[in-house]
Amino acid sequence: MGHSVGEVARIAGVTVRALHHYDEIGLLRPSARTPSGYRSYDSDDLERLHRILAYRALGFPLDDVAALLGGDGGEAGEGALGHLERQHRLLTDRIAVLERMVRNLEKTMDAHRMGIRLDPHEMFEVFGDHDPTQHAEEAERRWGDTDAYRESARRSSSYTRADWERMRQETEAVNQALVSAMRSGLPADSPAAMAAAEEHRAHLGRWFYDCSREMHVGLAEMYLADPRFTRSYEDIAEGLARYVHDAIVANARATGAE
Amino acid sequence: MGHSVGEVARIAGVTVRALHHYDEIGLLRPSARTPSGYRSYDSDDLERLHRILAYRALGFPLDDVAALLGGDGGEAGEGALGHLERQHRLLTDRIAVLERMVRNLEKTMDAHRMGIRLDPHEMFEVFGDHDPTQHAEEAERRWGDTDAYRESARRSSSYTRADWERMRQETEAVNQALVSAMRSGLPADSPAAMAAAEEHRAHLGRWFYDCSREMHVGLAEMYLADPRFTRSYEDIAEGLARYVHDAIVANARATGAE
DNA sequence: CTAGGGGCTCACCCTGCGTGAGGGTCAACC
DNA sequence: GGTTGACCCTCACGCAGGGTGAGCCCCTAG
Repeated sequence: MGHSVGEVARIAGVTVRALHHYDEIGLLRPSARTPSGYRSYDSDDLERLHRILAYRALGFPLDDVAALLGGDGGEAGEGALGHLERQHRLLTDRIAVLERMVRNLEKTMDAHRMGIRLDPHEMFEVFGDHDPTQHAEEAERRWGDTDAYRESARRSSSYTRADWERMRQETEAVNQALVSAMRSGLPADSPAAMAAAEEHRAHLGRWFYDCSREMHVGLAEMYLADPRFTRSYEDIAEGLARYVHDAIVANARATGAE
Repeated sequence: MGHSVGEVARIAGVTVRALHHYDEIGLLRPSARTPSGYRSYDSDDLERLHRILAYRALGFPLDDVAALLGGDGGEAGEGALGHLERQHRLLTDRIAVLERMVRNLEKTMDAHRMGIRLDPHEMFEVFGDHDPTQHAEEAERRWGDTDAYRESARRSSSYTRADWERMRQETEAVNQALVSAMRSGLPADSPAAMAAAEEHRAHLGRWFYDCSREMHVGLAEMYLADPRFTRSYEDIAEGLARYVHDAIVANARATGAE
């Protein structure tokens, strides 16, 4: 009923060493050992391995794969279809990214054939900076396929470097307004702070996705809960993450109340 | 006229550390240093970096990128269009692979919804085993876009595991014929050896691409020249690579002569 | 003349395995 | 019952491609 490492390796097209490794890090522990210590994989293990390889092929680090699959193969997972659908989304997203790269390449080739030299900054538009992808997959992991995420991805995918630059500057301005409100000692529910929060919401609307007050509050909570968001605010000024959160909440409450 | 590391990093969307690394390994040495030792990148350097990132994004190891770009940015390269076209091919190939994965996933999902459980072996058909891609990119690097390569890629892309298995067995049979001819002490231009060589050619024709005698000889030379091919034959039996080569050549000569 | 925002060179850390070394296990054949 | 060969086991080091300091120089602005 159980397969040995070598068999599994042959079936799945991975090396024995990889299977040892997955066992070591707890990603895939064979459900049994023979009396002599040989690993013995049953068909549930094979299914889990299949998923592992699928996510791995999509470029996920093994830690994340472990998180996605849930602890030790038992129950914590989310059903086969869930995984299949997620993988499907990730794949089609990735195809879309590559297709954008192809189009960009074709544009570049045309330009080149016309003898037009590209300005060095333009060159880096899409190619190379594949961080967007990575970020997209991060986002996917956290936010699943919400409408907001999809809209944001769709919109931002067509931004050029110049757009990003303008966006960045606008972001900075928005943040500055919040910082100066905080530095001036104004409470988070002061009109100035709330105005800045509202400006923040509008900014999101302009660049990424239409952000209702409710969603805005959700986002604010994430600013406190997710260390990466928290850090990016705390790096600007200490206490800013909390302040932004409070200002957003106050603003949502005020506009909701009247 | 020159950009500093930090500037280049910002423009290209990579970290300063990565640029240091590329300098260290000789992949991208800035064309100059300031008197105080600062790296200074000119626009040729930026262009090279752009290509590096393009290939890196396609998953090439940095060593290979270096080989593709030729020594130290000078002259050895192959012109901008060449790179653009190669990247274009690689991208579209990769898209094709991903699309196959998507189709496979959809099939799996359908099967699952119908309540059909997949046999564990079937599961691993495409997903996970992304070696084919890797091999394809290897092949691409060596053989460029010959017709034979494209045909082979096109055909083999539709093979299932069962096909691969049958193919493998056939390969083994062909090899066995060659080995036993060699072991029996028959010279490489004996009828038996030549027949085995001809069988080898037919085998390629059945599974991969139509292989003329001329191409067959070219392939034979590669069996001696490329250590990976050589090894795979030498692993079967010592001297086999040479023997196969000679048999193929003899066979080509004989059929060509009469 | 001093603070800060770079830049420089070590140098160690991390992931995802590859690749032995040194040694048990198991089925088969003698 | 002994040997052989294919597998299996557990260390344990190595490698790519950087991340992340540490400790120190440089350079411009106030």
